Amino acid sequence: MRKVAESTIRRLSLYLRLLEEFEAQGIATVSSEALAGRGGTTSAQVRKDLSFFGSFGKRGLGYSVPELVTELRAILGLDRRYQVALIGAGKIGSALVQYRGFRQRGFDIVAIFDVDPAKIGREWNGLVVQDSAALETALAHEKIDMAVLVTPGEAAQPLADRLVALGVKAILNFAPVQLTVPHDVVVKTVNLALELETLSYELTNRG
Amino acid sequence: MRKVAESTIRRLSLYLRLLEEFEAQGIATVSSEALAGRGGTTSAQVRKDLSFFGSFGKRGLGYSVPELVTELRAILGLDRRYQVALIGAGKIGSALVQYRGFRQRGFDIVAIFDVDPAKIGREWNGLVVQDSAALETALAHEKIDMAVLVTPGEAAQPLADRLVALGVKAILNFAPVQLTVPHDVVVKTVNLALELETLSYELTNRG
DNA sequence: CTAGCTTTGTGAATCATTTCACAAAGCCGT
DNA sequence: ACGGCTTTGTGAAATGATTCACAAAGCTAG
Ligand SMILES: NC(=O)c1ccc[n+]([C@@H]2O[C@H](COP(=O)([O-])OP(=O)(O)OC[C@H]3O[C@@H](n4cnc5c(N)ncnc54)[C@H](O)[C@@H]3O)[C@@H](O)[C@H]2O)c1
Ligand SMILES: NC(=O)c1ccc[n+]([C@@H]2O[C@H](COP(=O)([O-])OP(=O)(O)OC[C@H]3O[C@@H](n4cnc5c(N)ncnc54)[C@H](O)[C@@H]3O)[C@@H](O)[C@H]2O)c1
Repeated sequence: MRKVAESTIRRLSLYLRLLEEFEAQGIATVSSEALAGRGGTTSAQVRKDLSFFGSFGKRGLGYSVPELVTELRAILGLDRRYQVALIGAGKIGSALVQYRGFRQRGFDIVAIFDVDPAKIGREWNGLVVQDSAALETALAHEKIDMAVLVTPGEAAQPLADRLVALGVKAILNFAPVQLTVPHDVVVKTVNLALELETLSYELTNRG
Repeated sequence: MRKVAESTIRRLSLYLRLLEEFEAQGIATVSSEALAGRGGTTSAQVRKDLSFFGSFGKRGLGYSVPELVTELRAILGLDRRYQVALIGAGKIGSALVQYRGFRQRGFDIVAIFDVDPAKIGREWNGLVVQDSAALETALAHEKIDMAVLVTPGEAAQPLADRLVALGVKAILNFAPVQLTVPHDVVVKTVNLALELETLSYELTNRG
């Protein structure tokens, strides 16, 4: 099951959200057409995306909503929970810690770190902010699946190196830097300034 | 100059950030190889990306850092400032308003709106939070280039419709919904849960 | 049980993006 | 001023993603 495009995975994630809405509304089956309409693609795209992983529909009828939800959760690895460490108790970190959406979808923030003495020891959402100097000892006996990096740019790469050394295999990075990691570690960078800049480009070149 | 891939634009934005770092370090010229190395691509990709917009380098030498910075700013539409309205004075909104990076790159938040009476009238970073019911009157005489939507999902589409009616042509959306807008309006959605889910997929299918 | 209708699953075709590879240009040292 | 070295700019080739189009499958009504 190698080599599925990232764009496909992102759409599967989108379909899952739509399916969960349908499920909440008690809708039992859905066609690729209906999924596509709400998701901003075409029905052929939906079917092709799913076909990489199996055939989940019934011809003439469509897809069973609860069944497809289960399948997509399994494909995306969302049929388990993840232990997440947050590094950087700043403004963005604060918003993330308080956001319930993550826990709802299986991501539990279980540790928070910062260097700022004014922040270390404070309680955030039931967790004590720990000294990031003690990252290694604090995470020695806690299994961390993912780390979220929300520190200033210059701190991000050194922290990424330490997280990798600790065995963390997935990092979500908000610092506006390109992280270098071994190829068995996966990094996703969310670069908000870059998003604004693509808007800016579109505004000046279309519009 | 139609039809440049979005992936190209995103890389240009990345190159610009790297070039600004080089500029701060007093580096005068840079090769496509050097830009690629730090930006996670190949030198051929860098040259191809730039070639869509002109030829900015000197063969045998590379690119003048300050010159290319100027060119990229012009291409991306960053040689001007943008007036941005923030809709939703919540947790993410708070982080965005306090973030200096946006102002530094030419994006000025000039108005903030919310529905919550507890938030309306409060001062945020020198701006008074306004009632979003009065969006139309408040923005009647203020030219808004972009809106940032940081409300709950269910409020996002109605607000997008009102912003579009007000002539806003670019929206950065943080709500986990797919917005529908006329095709002369450009929307970028930042879906953090989706980023975590692509990490989750990679973890379960590689690693 | 059959005819008609609907919708899937998927090769083949199209369209888009990236990589290759090399001639053309410019610099530097002699 | 020339030869050697470096690096750009860009068609052509390769790779990757999306769209097309249709046979196969299943459901429903009669
Ligand atoms: N706030 C925003 O809206 C926004 C938008 C786009 C990008 N970003 C990026 O996100 C990152 C965080 O932004 P923020 O606004 O939350 O910044 P912030 O300054 O509020 O928070 C950063 C936190 O990281 C901590 N820190 C610094 N070095 C550390 C280390 N070595 N180990 C652990 N913690 C450390 C600081 O003490 C601080 O608490 C930055 O890279 C910023 O560029 C933020
Ligand atoms: N906080 C996070 O880390 C995070 C992460 C991912 C996604 N999001 C998404 O970002 C959005 C905002 O998240 P948040 O954590 O800041 O939520 P929040 O609840 O803290 O803030 C939302 C704000 O929007 C306001 N609001 C509601 N309806 C409005 C309307 N019609 N007009 C104007 N304002 C209105 C609310 O009063 C509130 O102040 C949500 O859609 C959320 O799903 C947040």
